[in-house]
Amino acid sequence: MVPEYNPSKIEKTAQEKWLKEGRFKSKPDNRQKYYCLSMFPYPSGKLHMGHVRNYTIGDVISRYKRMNNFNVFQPMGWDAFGLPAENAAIANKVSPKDWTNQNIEHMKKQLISLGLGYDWSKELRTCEPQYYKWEQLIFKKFYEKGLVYKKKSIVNWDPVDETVLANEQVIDGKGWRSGAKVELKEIDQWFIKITDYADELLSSLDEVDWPENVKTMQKNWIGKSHGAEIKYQIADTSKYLTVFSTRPDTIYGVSFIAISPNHEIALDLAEKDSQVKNFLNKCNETSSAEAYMTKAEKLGIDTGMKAIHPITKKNIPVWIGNFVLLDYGTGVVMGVPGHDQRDFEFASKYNLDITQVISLGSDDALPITNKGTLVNSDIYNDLSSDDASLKIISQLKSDELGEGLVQFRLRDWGVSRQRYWGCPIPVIYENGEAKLVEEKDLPVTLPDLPEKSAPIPLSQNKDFYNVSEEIKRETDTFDTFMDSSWYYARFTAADNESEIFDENTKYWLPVDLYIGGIEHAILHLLYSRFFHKALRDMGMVDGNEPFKKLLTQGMVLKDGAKMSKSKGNTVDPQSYIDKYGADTVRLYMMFTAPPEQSLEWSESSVEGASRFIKKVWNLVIDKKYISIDMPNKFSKEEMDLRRKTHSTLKKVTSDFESRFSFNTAIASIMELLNAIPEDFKKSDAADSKKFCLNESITIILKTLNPIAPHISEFLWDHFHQESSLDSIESSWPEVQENLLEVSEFELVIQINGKVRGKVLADIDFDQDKIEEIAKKVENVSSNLEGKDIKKSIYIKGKIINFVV
RNA sequence: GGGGAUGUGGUGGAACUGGUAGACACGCUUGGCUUAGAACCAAGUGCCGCAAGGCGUGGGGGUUCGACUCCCUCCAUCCCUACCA
Repeated sequence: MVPEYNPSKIEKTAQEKWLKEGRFKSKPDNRQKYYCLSMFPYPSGKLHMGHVRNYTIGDVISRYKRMNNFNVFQPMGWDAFGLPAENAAIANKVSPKDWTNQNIEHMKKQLISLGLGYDWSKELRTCEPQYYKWEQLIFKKFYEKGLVYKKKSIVNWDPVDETVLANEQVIDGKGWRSGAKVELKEIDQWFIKITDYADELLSSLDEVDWPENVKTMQKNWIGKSHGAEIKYQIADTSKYLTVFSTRPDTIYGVSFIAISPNHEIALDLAEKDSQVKNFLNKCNETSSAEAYMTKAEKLGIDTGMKAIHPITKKNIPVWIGNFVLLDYGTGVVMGVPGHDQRDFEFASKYNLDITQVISLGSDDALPITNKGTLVNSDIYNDLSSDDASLKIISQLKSDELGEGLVQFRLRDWGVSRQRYWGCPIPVIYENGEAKLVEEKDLPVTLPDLPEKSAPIPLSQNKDFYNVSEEIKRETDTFDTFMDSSWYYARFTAADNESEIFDENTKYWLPVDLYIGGIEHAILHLLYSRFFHKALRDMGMVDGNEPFKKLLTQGMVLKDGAKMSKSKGNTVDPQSYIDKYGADTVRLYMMFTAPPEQSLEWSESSVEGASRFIKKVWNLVIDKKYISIDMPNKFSKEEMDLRRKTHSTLKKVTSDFESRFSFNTAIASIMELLNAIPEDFKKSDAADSKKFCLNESITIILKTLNPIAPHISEFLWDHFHQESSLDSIESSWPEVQENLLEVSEFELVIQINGKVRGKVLADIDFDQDKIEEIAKKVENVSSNLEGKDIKKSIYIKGKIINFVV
């Protein structure tokens, strides 16, 4: 009687064994190191499909590397501060801390039940003082290095709840809980000068092995542009409006100046003019999210002020425009409706002049946003855009009305949050003057909440902020991106309580492979890269970049949309683990789509993965390995199987090694399994057949081990029970190249690019011989009859094409 | 609005370097096994057509002996857009 496949039993046994023997604990040794990191999760309650996919990819690669004799470090931790814990606290009257820790305990069990090989001795939680103590220290060092400052900045303000809202909490311009119209409000906040590193963040992208699309997104985000700062004098005053423009060549086409509603001048004007005031109020009824602002209808109001064009000296109107961002450039733009889409729409709406100053030579329908040749530009006519820009900048410079300038789109990083569940910013105010908390007084610990209390912001917690009559604490907490910007480095010394980093940090960094969702392609990765560079400059880590190679996995979709609670289209992985076992879920995840692509969840495909696992089980479970000497001769059938076995191994190895293409690797293992003839599996099969079968079983189990580690290790041990072979993960098998050579191939015969026939041909035949046998093929000869062959193209070992 | 992707059978996907489009799987159809079902096994399955044959990789155009692959253009969907993580 063949024992039935019982995944829950063999998986649990294997997982307990791995934990007990500490199989995934890593320490430096003389092998080549491989630090494989998957983005740590926010502990939202239970694992979702995106986590399962992400962590399976990381584990498959880690196990593969381990079989290839790498010293692998694969840690896991928790991005434990954040908004959802506060929401849960309000909804369920549990403290954010308890809620978070309970979630972590549950999710950790789930990770273990998926068979993920983490070094749990380095686990970390960002909400614990032993983690954020070091974050506060880093902030202090940033401050001492001049990378930290305070300035006013705009937030979403809910006037009913009297709280700051995240962009996510603003729905259609209204607060999600109160439903009140959200207002923009300026408050004092801490900023980190990431822009000091803008140039290096851009240039050192060349040093990393990252997907081109991610590099492009980062480049565009940083947005280095060459342009000019141009000063427009305000008529009848001695004041100037300074604009930044990337297109000084279009300066003769300026027909208005637009300033941000939050610009000083606009605010001053509102004091005197009620119409302007009303307009500004209207502009402030919006979300601060860029996507929201720029999609909103373009609105403007004429201030009545005039600005003097720096070259033509004509008066041009000054408007306030809701599309002008205060934080980008100078908060003032010059409107060139002929050559900018947005300005064109604005000018059309408010009947402002539209002048063409750039020509492409033909089809001059405005707006023309490309560069071209100047027209209507006085002495600059007929120059190219680039030449004209240089000359115009030099004229402005000699008139002291402007200069050439490099501008970045990247803005400094606002790290203040007015929330409870975050890392306290380690600052005290002594008689109003900000000072960083002394190192010996760190950490500044987040106070616990009273039993069953809703989150109380630190600004309402007198015991916390009131140190003495003169000394008050900062009550903002850090953006949670701070927490996740350096955890990759802390993992290497996570159990070291006396130092932030140690000699292990030097050994393990940089991360050799970082795996995570494509949605983090810009912000998280940019902040981490900045942190690494700043830490490097303080002598705390080595190297310029934290993540050598990056693998961005696609989203897990259901019905074409990202799985999310808010959309109500989530699928709980746990039920599938319970029903089919972790190996099946892992196999399904790897088989259904290549890692970079989005994965559309399909209920029924899981069945297929399960079926394959059972087939492997049924193949091996009733057999025991018997040592057989290699036979002198093999039959054709035996040779075919050996060739298939080794070509599969070659395919799987290259799929793992060069392109992380697990779906095709699995497909070829399935092919191999299907290719084993029935009579090879019989207990009374000839020794030569058993030899070939041994070889196939070995390759199937070994190549499957990174993907489905429980069943393959179980079957391996079971198969070798009576022999004394090494453990399954001791090595990755080697391809026997000599078995792959073939003397014959199937020649495809085309006429004018259409397939007309196929015939077996010798690989060594020359083109004449190939043509000769190709013309003899029935369907080919009939199709060639009465036609002139103009040309024939032969691609060796593949195809011949007759052009008639 | 800006930036980045994706688009191939009924479905997920394969075709890696311009060389047989649809590997591998799901689903479906037929048959076997079974009292019946599940499971399992075997065969078939891009579309139109009785067939010969023709058509076919989001739409349109181009380069090439040959295009899913390269170029131009249009369309649709998804992700990010600085306070979700």
